[in-house]
Amino acid sequence: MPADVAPPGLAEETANRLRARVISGGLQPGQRLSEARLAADMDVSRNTLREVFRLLTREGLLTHLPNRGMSVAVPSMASILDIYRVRRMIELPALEHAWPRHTAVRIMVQAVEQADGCRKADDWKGVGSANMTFHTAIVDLADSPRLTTFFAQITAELRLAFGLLNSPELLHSPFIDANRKIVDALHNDDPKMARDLLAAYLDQSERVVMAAFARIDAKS
Amino acid sequence: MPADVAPPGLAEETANRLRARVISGGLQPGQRLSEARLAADMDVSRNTLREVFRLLTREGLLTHLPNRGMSVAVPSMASILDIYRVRRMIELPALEHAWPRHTAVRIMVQAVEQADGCRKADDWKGVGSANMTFHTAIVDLADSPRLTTFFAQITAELRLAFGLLNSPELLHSPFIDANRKIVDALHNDDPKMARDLLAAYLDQSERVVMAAFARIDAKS
DNA sequence: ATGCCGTTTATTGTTCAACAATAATGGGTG
DNA sequence: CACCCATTATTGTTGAACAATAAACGGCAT
Repeated sequence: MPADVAPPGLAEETANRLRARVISGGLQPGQRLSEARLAADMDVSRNTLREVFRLLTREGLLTHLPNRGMSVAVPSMASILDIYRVRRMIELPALEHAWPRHTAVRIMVQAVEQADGCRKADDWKGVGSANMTFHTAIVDLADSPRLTTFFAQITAELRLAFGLLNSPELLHSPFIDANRKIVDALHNDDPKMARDLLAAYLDQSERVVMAAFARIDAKS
Repeated sequence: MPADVAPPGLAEETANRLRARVISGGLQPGQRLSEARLAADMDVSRNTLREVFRLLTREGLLTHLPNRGMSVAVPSMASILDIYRVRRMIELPALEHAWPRHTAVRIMVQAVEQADGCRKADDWKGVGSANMTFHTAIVDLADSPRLTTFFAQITAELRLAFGLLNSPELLHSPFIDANRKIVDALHNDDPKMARDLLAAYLDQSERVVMAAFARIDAKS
């Protein structure tokens, strides 16, 4: 009965599949994407794949050089810096002015627990994933559809950058407790404290990512 | 010599043309867009038009009902509310933390002058346009490419909504002087004052737009 | 006349094949 | 070894074709 969800259409579905392949590292940054080959690979026509390309280009996951085809975007230090600036601008006010009994708070709690479980199982990829849903939930606190979709893009780009970094443990491990403290502050009706905790988290996370990135950049 | 700008490609160019037609009111909100007819109208193939559709759908200017085609998006009160919330979140910090000698400040000055000229010529459409470039310049103060492109979308959606409102004079006239005061505050090295002026502007503008919108909504 | 059901028609969704335009490739030549 | 030109591969764009779905139409019973 709740099947009033329209079938997504082939292009959307293919976009999801390709997006997953990109942010999971199945396709490496900078790699060129041949239309003919990729179309065959994903079992769609070249035209449909082209529509998908437009979508993912808008999301910042692919770059388009005219007459030279599409490539997976290569994150730069500037892009990481920009992404963290945007995160601060969006996440901090969303958390500070949050309604403490918002639905998204429950999702934040679940995300913390899931991250904890993944850490116990040494599943660092899962930890990173849970961390992302945690921050997505923070943005959902603002109840702004435009911010939500915008942040989804930012998240995808960030995961693409994370794909370059090969130390997920160092990347995500220290932040599970930080997230838990943020949730606790929300439950204690202290959004100002939650905001400060999140600000500290973002500073530290940005530093770690930038450091790891600098190491990579030096090698190439 | 500065011709290292790549030719935009037919799809991008067509997207610009169609976007212009939508936000200028040449196509009314809610109107269905037949692929065959519009493709002939814009002298592109149906496949190319489809790529354009994907672009503009992501921008929030078109809506897609599966198997029922594309239509021009119809702005709702909720969307207007959301847009102004996002504008506050983006524009206020950008202005408050602006570097007073940023390049974009010059553009703001030019926009104010142009708006003034258009008002003298009773060109209210031009006034609205200049107002938009003024606020786009405010966002450019933040030097964040992601915020800039995001705000461009917001701007397009807002212009679409303005298209429904038939009183551009009432809509834009009182705000030219407000913009000038904001620039003056920036030149006086008082970004805090500029921020407060902008906040007041946004409050008033939102109220006017919502009121006009409520009148329209009641009629239908 | 009116409400319902099957058929017809138009539109969308998707693919394929073709061709021009552009960029990469490779080989010969000075 | 550098340069120029022909060859080749890839992208950019179009047109036609067909299945699938939704809209429009018309007959039929009440």
